[in-house]
Amino acid sequence: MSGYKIRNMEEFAALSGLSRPTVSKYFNDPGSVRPRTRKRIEEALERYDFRPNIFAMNQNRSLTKNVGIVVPYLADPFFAEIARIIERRCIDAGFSPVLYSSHGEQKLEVEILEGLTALKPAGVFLAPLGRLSDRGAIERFCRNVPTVLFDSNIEGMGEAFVGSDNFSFVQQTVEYLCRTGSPPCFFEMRNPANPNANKRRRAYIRLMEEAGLEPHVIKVEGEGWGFEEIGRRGAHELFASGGPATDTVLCSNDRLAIGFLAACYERGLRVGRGDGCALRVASHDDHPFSRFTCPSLTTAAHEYEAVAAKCMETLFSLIEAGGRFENRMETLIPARLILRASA
Amino acid sequence: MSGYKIRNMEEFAALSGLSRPTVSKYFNDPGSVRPRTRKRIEEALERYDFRPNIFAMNQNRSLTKNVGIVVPYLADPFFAEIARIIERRCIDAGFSPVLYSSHGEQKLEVEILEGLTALKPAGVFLAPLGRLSDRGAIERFCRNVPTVLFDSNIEGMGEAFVGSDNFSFVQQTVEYLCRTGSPPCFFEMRNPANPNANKRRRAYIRLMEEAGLEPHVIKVEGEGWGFEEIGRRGAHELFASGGPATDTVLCSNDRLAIGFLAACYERGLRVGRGDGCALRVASHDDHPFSRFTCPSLTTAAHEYEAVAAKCMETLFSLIEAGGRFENRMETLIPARLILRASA
DNA sequence: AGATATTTTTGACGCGCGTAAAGAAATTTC
DNA sequence: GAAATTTCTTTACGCGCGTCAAAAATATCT
Repeated sequence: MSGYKIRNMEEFAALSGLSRPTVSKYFNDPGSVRPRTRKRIEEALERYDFRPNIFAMNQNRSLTKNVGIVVPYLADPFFAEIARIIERRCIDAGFSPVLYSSHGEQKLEVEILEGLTALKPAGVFLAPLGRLSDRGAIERFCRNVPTVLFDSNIEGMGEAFVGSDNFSFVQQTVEYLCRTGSPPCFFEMRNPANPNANKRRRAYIRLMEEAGLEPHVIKVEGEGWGFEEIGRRGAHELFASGGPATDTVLCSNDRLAIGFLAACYERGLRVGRGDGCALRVASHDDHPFSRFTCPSLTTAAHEYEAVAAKCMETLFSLIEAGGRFENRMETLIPARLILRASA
Repeated sequence: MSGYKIRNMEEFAALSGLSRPTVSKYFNDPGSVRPRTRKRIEEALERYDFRPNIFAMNQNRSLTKNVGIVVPYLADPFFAEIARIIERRCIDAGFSPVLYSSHGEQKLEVEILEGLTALKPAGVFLAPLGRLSDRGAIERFCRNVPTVLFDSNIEGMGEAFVGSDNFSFVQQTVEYLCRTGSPPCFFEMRNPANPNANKRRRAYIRLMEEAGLEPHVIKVEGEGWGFEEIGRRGAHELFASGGPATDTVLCSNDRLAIGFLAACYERGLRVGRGDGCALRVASHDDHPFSRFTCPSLTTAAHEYEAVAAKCMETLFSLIEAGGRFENRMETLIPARLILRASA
């Protein structure tokens, strides 16, 4: 590679022995020029290492190759994981993904969406905060930018939603727990920000009632994103005031369960399904760390890859369709039960 | 806010009763126009909701307000956490942070740096892959973009490095462990990608020798970013072949320790410092989950906020200095020992 | 009030590229 | 080998804003 620095496409075109419009055409779609021309450009590219100016490119295009990925809280490994997979797939598909975290704050989510609009993205994957989201701001955003919601559904927002089928999650854990021992209580936060939590509680209650069993919902106090600590404290309070109604606890999500297990350990309560175990604990999400809890956590797993694949597929067809679907598309992906030691 | 959509700054300036250059001046520095003029612009801003076109703005500026944050693996909660704090501070300082994860791959790290160059960022925070990094590519990048390395130091690269003082980390854990029980073995990966691991091993050996004790380094096999699983498997192999030389194990980092603790639990080995405990385990990093392990993990903590603050401060002075320091600046921040139940 | 300093306006050019039209050149077709 | 087709070149304009110089307007000071 020559050390010479090229200033612009004009200069690069001259060095390739071609005209600028032809080179411009190549960069927009390498397949749109004659093979021999393409080869000449790519040879020059090897020699001179030129890249068209992104800002100038995007300025004159109504649509860019940018794709936004917005999650509510990136320090939550669940979102880090799903974002990682989606990001990877965007890159492989030739897009420029830009990753944002709302850090759990409404104001930041709104600002991110506003800033994202200015990037004229081809599309956006948005996992909204949920209860804390500014519905007006999200609606406004979705009108301007082709958006696929994921993880948390907000009725009517965006052209599509891809997420997990919460009913399937709870159905599998409840069915398994009832079949192999006493029916579970349900352990959750009192005011969950994430709408999935509500769906899971309702699924639990419905499934218990359908089985002729009495549902027990344990609600613990706590705000914010420190779920493990909320679960830990809640568990201690629960045990201090007599403990759960049965010896089986189903947590709304793995992060609460991680805290719950920590509290059990601190109290010397052995968790698991064998002899000498005081109680069973199961949960939902298959958090990346749930196989390293003590004991390892029985949980209903998200199909991370399947969710990511469906997200991509949905956004592509949305872009093809010009940014609008006739009917809002909802895809719910069922869970996969993972049996480990805790239940 | 009026529903009318403004096309460009020209139009917005006209609606504010001002000229475009004045408005342009305002957007570059709101304090550079007369207070009354500023008020007029901001009132118009309330009414019409105009934002200058990012692409056009950046095209004509030699330097943007973009700041890149590159971490080796965002699904690692340690990096998610440090990235979160840095990102937050960038936003508060009026910059536009863009977050990238190398996903543990050299090729991706190089591509990110190349793409980042095109964004003409005011500066970049780079936590390199370490051993897997393409040194040539990073060097080239650092020549073009004011870069502050963090977490992993690579000698001579970038204008500055901000990280944790590995010697201080190990010093504190070793001192504590030796003072309160038998001296520790050191548990680590055989081929760590991250240079901090090597510094920690050397610190351990040196500290043990200085104390007249024999160092024992246990090296476990494993590649990639699944540290917990590597630690878990390594621990099982260790116990299967006779166990550690002493009843105290110091892990190179918390993620290995999380796996180690999982293995101990699976083997029915009680960890902690009380009676009836088979061994003590300590570690380094204060991983966000280390307080929820069973037992909770005694560890040397990064001063996350201090590291982030120093990163910001360093980059600011680097930008002020025109992107070059006379001498490469290295800041090492000492650890804070956190005593929990595991040792 | 007049002189001086500061701020704003006017007008103009440039950034690097997208894109369109018309003609030239190369390629394919019969 | 000529006609039809495809591809490329030339020329030119536009995108939205940064930035500069000179002139005009406004504010500050004595």
